[in-house]
Amino acid sequence: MPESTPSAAKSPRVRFAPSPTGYLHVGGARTALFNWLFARHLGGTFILRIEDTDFERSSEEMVGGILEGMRWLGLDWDEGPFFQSERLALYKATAARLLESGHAYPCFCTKEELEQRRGEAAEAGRPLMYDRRCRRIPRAEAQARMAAGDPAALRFAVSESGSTSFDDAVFGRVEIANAEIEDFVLLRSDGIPTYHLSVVADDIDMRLTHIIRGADHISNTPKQVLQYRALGAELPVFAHVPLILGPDKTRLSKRHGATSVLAYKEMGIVPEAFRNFLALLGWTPGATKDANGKDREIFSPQELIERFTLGGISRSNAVFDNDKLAWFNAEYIRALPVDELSRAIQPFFEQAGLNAAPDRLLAVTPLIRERIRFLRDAVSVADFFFLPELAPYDPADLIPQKGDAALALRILQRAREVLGTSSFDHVALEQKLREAATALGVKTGPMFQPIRVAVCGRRNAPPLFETMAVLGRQVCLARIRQAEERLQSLG
RNA sequence: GGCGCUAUCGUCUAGGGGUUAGGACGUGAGAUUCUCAAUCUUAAAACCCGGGUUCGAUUCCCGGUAGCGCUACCA
Repeated sequence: MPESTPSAAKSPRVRFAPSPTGYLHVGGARTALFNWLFARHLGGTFILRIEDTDFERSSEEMVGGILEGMRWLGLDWDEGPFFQSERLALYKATAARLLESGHAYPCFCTKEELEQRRGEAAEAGRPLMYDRRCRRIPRAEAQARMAAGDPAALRFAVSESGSTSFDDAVFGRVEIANAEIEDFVLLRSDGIPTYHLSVVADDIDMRLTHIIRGADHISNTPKQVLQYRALGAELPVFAHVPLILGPDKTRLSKRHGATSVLAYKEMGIVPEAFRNFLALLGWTPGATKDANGKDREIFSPQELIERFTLGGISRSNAVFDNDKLAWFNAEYIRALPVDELSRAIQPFFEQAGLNAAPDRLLAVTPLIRERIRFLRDAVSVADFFFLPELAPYDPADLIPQKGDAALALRILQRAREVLGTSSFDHVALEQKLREAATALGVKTGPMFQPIRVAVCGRRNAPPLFETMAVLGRQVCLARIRQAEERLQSLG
């Protein structure tokens, strides 16, 4: 199949070519990941190329964001980043070759004229393709007009008969009648190349062997094939990747929520988890059963590289499932060594304005690691460890189910006595408090609940005894005393 | 509108001419438990429709439908 063409036998060269007209979004990130995985799998070269020929919409800021996103994801590139804005000479030379060989011609139609004609065509009949009128201008006349400084764009002269096809590594053979292909613009009248020209010129110049990109490019691939032929260049293998959709099955966009890769970083997604999730969105390693005969979902970066093939890419679009991403992330968080996880969540506390001393955070981490899906969640789960003063809570929460304020008060008083004397490790605390429960004739559930709320300021919290051990005697006693006061104020 | 592509549980997918159509996320129930989580068990949940080929189609072919993409002097 396509993967075994002559060029593929050489060390493959692939690229990710984002346009800096926006941030690095998840679709782009997945395309980048597939290219990277493919290159790493085969020991090939992964190139980063910034397609910034749309000067109006491109910005340096976006370039920075894209690079940051790539680095965060751990997608290191071997060559580049190259900027198309710095390679204009190549495109002009390529355009000149096409003009000379008769594969391209100047077009003097203005943008306004074209728009008007398109509008008329839409209203009246059918084809809103360029009518090729400038193609009929005699060569001498065209040259004269160009010499006179008449602004002209350069268009590719597409054959009016026959068809153009290519073998896509994921979609198979794609064929389209040439009559359906417009005489597309190669060079704008200001001399800046369009995407159609610059991709081909660069892909040839950079000796790319495989073009792995979004399926939204499948329709204009024939335009590129035509240019490869006209330029006498060998065709790379095309592999189009289906699109990522939002929950409403339309193309993923801002209105679906976070689409910027960096937004996921800020949420506290672990890069490896994100990669694992993205890799499985539109690609499968095939059936890979684990020891229990179930298909595996978790793959280390190395396993992903080992298993990646273009053949595993699916043909249908995929909906981005935030819940599944959260699950992947939780899995990776739980697999992280405590010290690493501790360091990973540290910045989120800082960002929240909490002073989380590293050693204390390290002690807290094992207590919360099974309770967070995103790193950022650590703050809301564990803030009470670092708050000098507990945030206000409803004193009614101190009262256990099927109990009253008097009971809660008794429990808290008894707990305070125990905590005053017990050694402060979680084993001892648990033992002493259980004994106290027995002495009071209260079950452990109702017994521990008031203490939990008093100490943590909330009903749901990490395991009580470990938590108290980390908090320390002083803090626990003070918070319990405070809780008693609140209960009394309740009346 | 034209052209192209696609179609298995709600979602991501495995599979493939004869299967109890498998797994994962999510959802429901239960177990465990100091709460919440985590964990374990378990349940519900799918082959878009119509023809054809065939002894037999979810699988192969054709058509329809739907969705998506392209239809710029954007990329």
